[in-house]
Amino acid sequence: MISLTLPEHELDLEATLFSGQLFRWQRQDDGWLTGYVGTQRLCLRQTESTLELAETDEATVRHFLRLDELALGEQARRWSASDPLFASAWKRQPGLRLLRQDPHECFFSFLCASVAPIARISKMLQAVCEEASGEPLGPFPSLEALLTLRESQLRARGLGFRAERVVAAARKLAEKPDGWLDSLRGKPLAEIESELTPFPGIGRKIADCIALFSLDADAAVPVDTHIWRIAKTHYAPELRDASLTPANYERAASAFQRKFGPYAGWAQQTLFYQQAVK
DNA sequence: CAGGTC
DNA sequence: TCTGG
Repeated sequence: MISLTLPEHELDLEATLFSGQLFRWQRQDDGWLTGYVGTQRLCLRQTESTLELAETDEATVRHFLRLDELALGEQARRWSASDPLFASAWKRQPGLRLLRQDPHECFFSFLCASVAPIARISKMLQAVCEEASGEPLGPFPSLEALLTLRESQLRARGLGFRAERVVAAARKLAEKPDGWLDSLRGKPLAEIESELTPFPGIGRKIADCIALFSLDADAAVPVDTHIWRIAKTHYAPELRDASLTPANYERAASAFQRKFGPYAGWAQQTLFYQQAVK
């Protein structure tokens, strides 16, 4: 087993893994948290400022948790000084990081996430895994395995209108060259959005989720119903009586980006958590 | 009524 | 629009 010591408030593992960024991590009875990044299984546990790793190499964990890329505690201090709303959200829940997910799993996860609460998204993804690979809690199924799924099968497992989108998006993804999704990592956000939104079921909000949670687009602000309400109340009061049109989506996201800068997506996650998860 | 999309 | 928590 490996132990890492982290600066205070740099990571709250439990909150991070269950903040609605990803949906398939499991709490074990002995306090360990387990999940997959691609085909690799991770086994993590945090006690105060110590992060323990089992069955897992340190480099993989640092990459997944993005530990060497942003000193979150310092950044949060600056955001707190300039914004009371962030300050109170961070005080209630410090250490909420963004993760670097596998883009493939992230793509299908958020395709299933439209107008569904987190608990239901988890159930739907477990059903997708079971149908595609026979393992509800195993590594996320490959594209080849997902291509065997039928809409009727997924509807029977409770995906509702998302069933058709999952099947169609998998077919479209199969037309792209190998590694295409991974190749979007690090590209400009606008380019990622224009590559992803042509897929059935992926509008700008879901494209921004995939970009932020798996493709290193740290400035992305997925404007869902919660973030929209926060934007109207705190950062873009001129939108108070407006509805969430594409133009207003842009205005809301821009308001966050003006306030929080190139890591606006990280700030967004702490504010989202307070509003939607806790 | 829920982290939208077409 | 689907549907379950």
